[in-house]
Amino acid sequence: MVKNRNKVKADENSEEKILAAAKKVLFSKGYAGARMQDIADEAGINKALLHYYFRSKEKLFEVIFKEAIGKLMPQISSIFSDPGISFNDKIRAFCNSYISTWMEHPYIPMFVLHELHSDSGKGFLKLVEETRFRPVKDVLNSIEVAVKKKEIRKVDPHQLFLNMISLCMFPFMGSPVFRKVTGISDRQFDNMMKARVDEVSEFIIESIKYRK
Amino acid sequence: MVKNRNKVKADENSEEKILAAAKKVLFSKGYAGARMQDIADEAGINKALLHYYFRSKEKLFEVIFKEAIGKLMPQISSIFSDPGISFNDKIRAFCNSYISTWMEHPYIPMFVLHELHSDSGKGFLKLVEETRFRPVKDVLNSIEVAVKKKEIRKVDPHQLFLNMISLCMFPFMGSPVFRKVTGISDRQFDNMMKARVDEVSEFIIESIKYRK
DNA sequence: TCTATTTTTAACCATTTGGTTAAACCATTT
DNA sequence: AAATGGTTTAACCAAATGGTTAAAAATAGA
Repeated sequence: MVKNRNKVKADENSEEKILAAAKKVLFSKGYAGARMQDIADEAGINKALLHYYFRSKEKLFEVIFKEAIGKLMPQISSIFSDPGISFNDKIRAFCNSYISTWMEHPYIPMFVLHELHSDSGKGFLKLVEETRFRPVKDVLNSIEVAVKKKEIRKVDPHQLFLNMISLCMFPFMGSPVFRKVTGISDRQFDNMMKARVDEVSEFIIESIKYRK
Repeated sequence: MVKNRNKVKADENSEEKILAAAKKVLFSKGYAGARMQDIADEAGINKALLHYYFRSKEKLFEVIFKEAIGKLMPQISSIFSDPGISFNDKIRAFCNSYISTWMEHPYIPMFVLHELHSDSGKGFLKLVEETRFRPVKDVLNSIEVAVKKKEIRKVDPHQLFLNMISLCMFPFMGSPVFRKVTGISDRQFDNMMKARVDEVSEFIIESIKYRK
């Protein structure tokens, strides 16, 4: 009678169930804090099955980590290298794409950045290299061009790039503290993030406007 | 002959040695990733001595975590509630104080925020409550006043506050990735952070200027 | 110097944790 | 229905880990 009592969709196969469960546990606890047993429980299967599908904790982690890293850079390289789009619109596209991604996957920023931060010798940082990061060069280049064409005021491309990422990404890493110190509810925070797409775009655009 | 071969100052007493070692290990690995043996090794003492001075891992963690939390809010509440200081100067004071703090303790943002993020049931979030967070109210209030007095353009206080924190704090959490994707050296990054104090201040001030 | 107290250590202990194994289960083919 | 091959499980195992204990070493007090 009670058939679908597991925490994951019943029609998923075991591998999918494991991946979904592993994401949930790893995203919230991190590699060191995650327990294989917790993942098995979450997936509603036996622990040995984890090792049947993914040899080890590290291997399982790697699969999920690689996918998460893939979301680090927004899929908008084409936009930034397109000379037909105004710089302001590029900023808007960036913020929109980036913040939307984190609204869908709010745990990924903390997960990825924490693992890379505490990566002592484990060499996960090299996985970052493997990921294509041409987009970064495109963005930096695009900023430089915009400055030269006096489309925006003079700024250090690296600093502006860091500002863009900070404004879009940080809120999802600091949300527990921010919610606590401001006392806002989950709903309010969610609304803030929705508003933030435009808010941040305009905040940046307003700041880098070229004024004669 | 070889007397001072430990990684910590020799003239420190054991308790201080342990605290210094625990900070180093905990800050870089996080609670779940830290090993009591690693802390003991780092301090150059026996593992049992850890438990002699601090009953348990959790207790030791709590001491260090509380101190770290204390640095979360800059010690500038007086500045923000002082009506004699221009809003722009308040921004400058905030960025200066905040970024300087993280340059001295670059591991704290990731450490504190990660623990609070993955705080499921452990109740470390309640330690945030115990810390005085009146400063937050002062900042939010100060923003509201500045908007009303048309000292700055109309902004959502919460969003601006979040922008300020994001711009100052994020770089120290994302530094490994940022360094990797941009290819800049440790020295360059350090210089960037030094420049960032003014860079971020002006970035914000420029964005929220009241323009008739 | 002898005693009492505090500090430090080596050796253990119990539990947790990632991982393995051999058997059971199940679906498909013959 | 029997054989086959992939899937799942219960029971184990060895190493790691947080924590304890009893004794040794150092320190202070008389």
